[in-house]
Amino acid sequence: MNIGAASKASGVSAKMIRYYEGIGLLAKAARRENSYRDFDERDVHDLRFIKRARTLGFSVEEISRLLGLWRDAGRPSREVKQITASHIAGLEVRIAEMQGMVAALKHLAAHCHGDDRPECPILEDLGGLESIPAPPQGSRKRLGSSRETAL
Amino acid sequence: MNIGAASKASGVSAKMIRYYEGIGLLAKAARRENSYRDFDERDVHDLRFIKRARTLGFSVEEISRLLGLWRDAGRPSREVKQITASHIAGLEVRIAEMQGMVAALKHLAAHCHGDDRPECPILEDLGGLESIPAPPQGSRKRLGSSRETAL
DNA sequence: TCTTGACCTTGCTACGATGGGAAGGTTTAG
DNA sequence: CTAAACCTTCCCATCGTAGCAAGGTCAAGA
Repeated sequence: MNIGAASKASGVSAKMIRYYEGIGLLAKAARRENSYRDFDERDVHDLRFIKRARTLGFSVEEISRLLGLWRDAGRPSREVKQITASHIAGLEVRIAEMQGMVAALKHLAAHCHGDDRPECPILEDLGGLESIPAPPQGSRKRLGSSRETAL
Repeated sequence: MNIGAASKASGVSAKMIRYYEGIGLLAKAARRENSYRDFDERDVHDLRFIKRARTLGFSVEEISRLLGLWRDAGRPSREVKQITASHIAGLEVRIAEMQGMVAALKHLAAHCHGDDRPECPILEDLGGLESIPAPPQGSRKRLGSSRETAL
């Protein structure tokens, strides 16, 4: 089985197959006299395993451990579950961070006209809020363009 | 103002200040006879702008456009809002992807004992489900360890 | 004054996972 | 016999961040 066939069979690009072999995630493939790599069903299985795990967001490092556990018929499921749990936790942290970003951005965008006018709370936020809360003379707290014209 | 002082004032590491200057996001800082960089308030402002925008997940490329708009007093807020909107959309896509991962992982983990026993639906999923739905002899559909012992 | 430590400078390296491309060998089909 | 479609290795780029090394500079204390 050529690398191209293995790629098609697993959904992993030939490029990545070589990469995974290079970093030791995948066993070194057999070679023919061509020096072409020769994959068997076992290799394809591992590639599919990797593919699926990547789809679920596991890092290569985590996949390496999971593959090791997979190959160990007697392993305790504890370790697998633990790896999965910390992976879930990491994902949830990142999700929360991004949700925080989205909330902040939506809040800012909700007050931005998005038309020809130059006032924009988004830029005011990015530009630093420290001078906004103390408007020198005007009465409006936000939406002022005094700082923009100052540049 | 030294790079160290500018770093403290903005929260951006000296390393990243040099990087931002190098890629043209930040204007080239003035130099003293030392060849030390010399930052003024305007530089610090830009650094804080960058810092805040990075915190909100904007890419350097987006920040470059936002900074340009910020400096243009008469810009229409439309463009800022549009950049923000597509950034939000990108974040939401990634959030949805990760939420999908979390859901799938939680589902798998919920059925994994996580103890000394080797059965583990997580590994079964990663190992490829195609052979599971057709169990050769047993009556249970999942949790079988026949495939593990086959390796 | 000399030394020491805290700065600053540039330049190179690495990360993680992926893709692109060059330059060259092989196989297969026409 | 030739052209296309493979394969091989090796190098480079991404993106944002951090580390280290080798060297220049400055400030403070003995």
